[in-house]
Amino acid sequence: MQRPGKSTIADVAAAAGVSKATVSRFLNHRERLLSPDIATRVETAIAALGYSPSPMAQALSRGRSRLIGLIVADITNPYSVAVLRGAEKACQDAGYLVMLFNLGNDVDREREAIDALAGYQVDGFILNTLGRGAGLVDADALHGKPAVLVDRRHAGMHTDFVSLDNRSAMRAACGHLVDGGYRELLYITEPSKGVSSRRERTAAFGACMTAHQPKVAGEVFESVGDGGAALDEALRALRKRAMRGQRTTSGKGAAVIAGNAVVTLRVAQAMARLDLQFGRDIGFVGFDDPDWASLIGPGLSTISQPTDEIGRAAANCLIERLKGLDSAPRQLLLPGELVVRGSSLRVAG
Amino acid sequence: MQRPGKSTIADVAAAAGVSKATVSRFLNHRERLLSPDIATRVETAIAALGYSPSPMAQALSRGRSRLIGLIVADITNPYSVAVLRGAEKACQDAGYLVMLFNLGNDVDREREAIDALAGYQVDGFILNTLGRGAGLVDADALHGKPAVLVDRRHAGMHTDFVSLDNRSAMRAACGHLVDGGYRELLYITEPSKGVSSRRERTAAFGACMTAHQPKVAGEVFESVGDGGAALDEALRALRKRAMRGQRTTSGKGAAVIAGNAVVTLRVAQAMARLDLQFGRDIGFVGFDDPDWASLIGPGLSTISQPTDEIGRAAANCLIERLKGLDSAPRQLLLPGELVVRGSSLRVAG
DNA sequence: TGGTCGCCTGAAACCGGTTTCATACAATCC
DNA sequence: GGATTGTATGAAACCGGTTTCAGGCGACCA
Repeated sequence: MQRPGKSTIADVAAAAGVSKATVSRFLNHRERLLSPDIATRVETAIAALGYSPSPMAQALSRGRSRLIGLIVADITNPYSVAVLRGAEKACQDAGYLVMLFNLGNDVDREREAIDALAGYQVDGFILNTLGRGAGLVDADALHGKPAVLVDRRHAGMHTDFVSLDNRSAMRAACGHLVDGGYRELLYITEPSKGVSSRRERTAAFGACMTAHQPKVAGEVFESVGDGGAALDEALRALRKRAMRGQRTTSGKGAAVIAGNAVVTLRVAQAMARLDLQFGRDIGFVGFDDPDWASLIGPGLSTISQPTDEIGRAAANCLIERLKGLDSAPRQLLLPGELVVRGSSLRVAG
Repeated sequence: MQRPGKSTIADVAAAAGVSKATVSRFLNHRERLLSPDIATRVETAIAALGYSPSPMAQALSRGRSRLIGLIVADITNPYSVAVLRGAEKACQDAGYLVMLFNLGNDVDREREAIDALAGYQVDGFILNTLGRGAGLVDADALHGKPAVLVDRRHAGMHTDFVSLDNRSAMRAACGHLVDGGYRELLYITEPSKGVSSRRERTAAFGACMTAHQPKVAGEVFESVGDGGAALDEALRALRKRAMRGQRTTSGKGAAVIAGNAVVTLRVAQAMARLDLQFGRDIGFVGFDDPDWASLIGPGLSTISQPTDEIGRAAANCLIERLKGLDSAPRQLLLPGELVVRGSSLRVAG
């Protein structure tokens, strides 16, 4: 038994005393079109040589590769990894292999990434990218191959799109906090410039605040990477607003909603710096449910995203397209789950 | 200007009025062997058509692909991701693309992964796998391609190997705790069966304990996924041992060393269940430095691994081999860094 | 000025498959 | 029994490149 990949279709053909075409037919159309005698001979030869066809050569001649290109804005983002994992699983189940390209948050490499993957004849793309900057991808940069967008839409690309249902999730978060008696809410997000999911969450937050007016007041803070000084200030201001005219520790009840896990981390650091405690001093709900959320203070309440399903759904969308589905672009908005922990249970008030 | 990948070398040849061979020569040997006149014509044609060669076709005819296969035991492990990131960066710098295969902790898929990647003509492998189970990889499963092992050695594979210097790191952890007055140490690890890095750390812990005898007592606990009951019991027993014949809260000073970030998480959960506090009740140092380490209790002391450099070093090792380096297998042990936080600063004693 | 030598270029084979086209042979029809 | 249909197979072209091989042409030498 040789190592796989060593022997070629020509070897098999020679061993079986047939032509390459016959071997190819045996592999592709399996039983049809072959006399039993020949089929057995080919089968035997294949087994004897431990032959398996070269995906590269197949890709070259067929024009498709059973390869799916997955482009990720930042592989260090646990969200991306979780989605990647789901997508990969679905791809493998369907017999596809995933080629990963990580942009490392470098906006300008988006086009480069697509070209590189297209060069390897990937059959389609799963994109979780920034969607802005010099490398902005327009529909026809994709070399005519189908694509699915995850979490972030691109202006001017009408392809399938899979993401968390941001509106409902934000409503759940706000509703939970308001029900808990919190009246001064602060939504903290990374700069939403150009990132659709951030814009949507911010907009949804605004809508919720409008709905709860005038009982509840809301504010938005775009966190910046300045070491946290601005964030500290924002939190202090939040408390001050909440205390106005109140006597209890938490006043009208101040609470923060964090736009993703990175923000959650920054907020937790700021809280530690300011010597404030979650739940007691400031209520908290964060998007994303990292595994350490239960360990911070009294436990952080979160909106858990169905990342695995998002990835799986994205992959399946794409695979359906590869099978020829030609409907209008679809949108899959998957529901998040509110995980209640100590940080949003109001102690005083 | 066409979309890249659309036009072929034949198109360029026709446009420039030369043969395919000439175009190929222009691309590969660049300036040499070509008359200036022809070179300009080819260059112009390439620019005009927006031509770029198909990596697939190149891989097929050359036998090498500028593709590196990266196999990871479990992509949800942040350590793997961090290494992956470093490796990917180095590969991209050297003009290689990374094809990722995630085993999802399924031991038996290791062989499958290698065959799949080999089918796409990857030039070499970076392996961070389990190294056991049915898919156990022996040297010649690699189809003669070079490989680098990361973090985990495989018995019977003598290839380059890159990892944390586990012995020194463990010495640093133990030394730090002993200096801090801790006398009862418990090393908690995931089952070390078959995973070399875990075995090495356990062995190093044993050696440290021997070195500090009889002043310090050490114990090893292999954490199991039973929901934490056994772990809770182990921590209780640790405290009891430390209290024996002492009056202070922490007795002789009990401390835990966690073998990796997963264990750190489990220990933190157990501490919360038992209502114990890091630093005050039990000292703590953990391998791996997740970004939430500073947020748990008084901050968790850790051994930070140079994951980025490990990945980069692994990739560079491999790339050197691809360039023809043919020395004996090398070992790169990179130093960890002890990050001291509140969990290992003894309050009482 | 004729014979080497060397440089540049094109034709063709090759990488490992798929697919079209043509053919040989058996079976069916008139 | 000869023409027609159908089926099973092989030869060859093709996918998009690289590389070998051979030849054309100018320069150098005698």
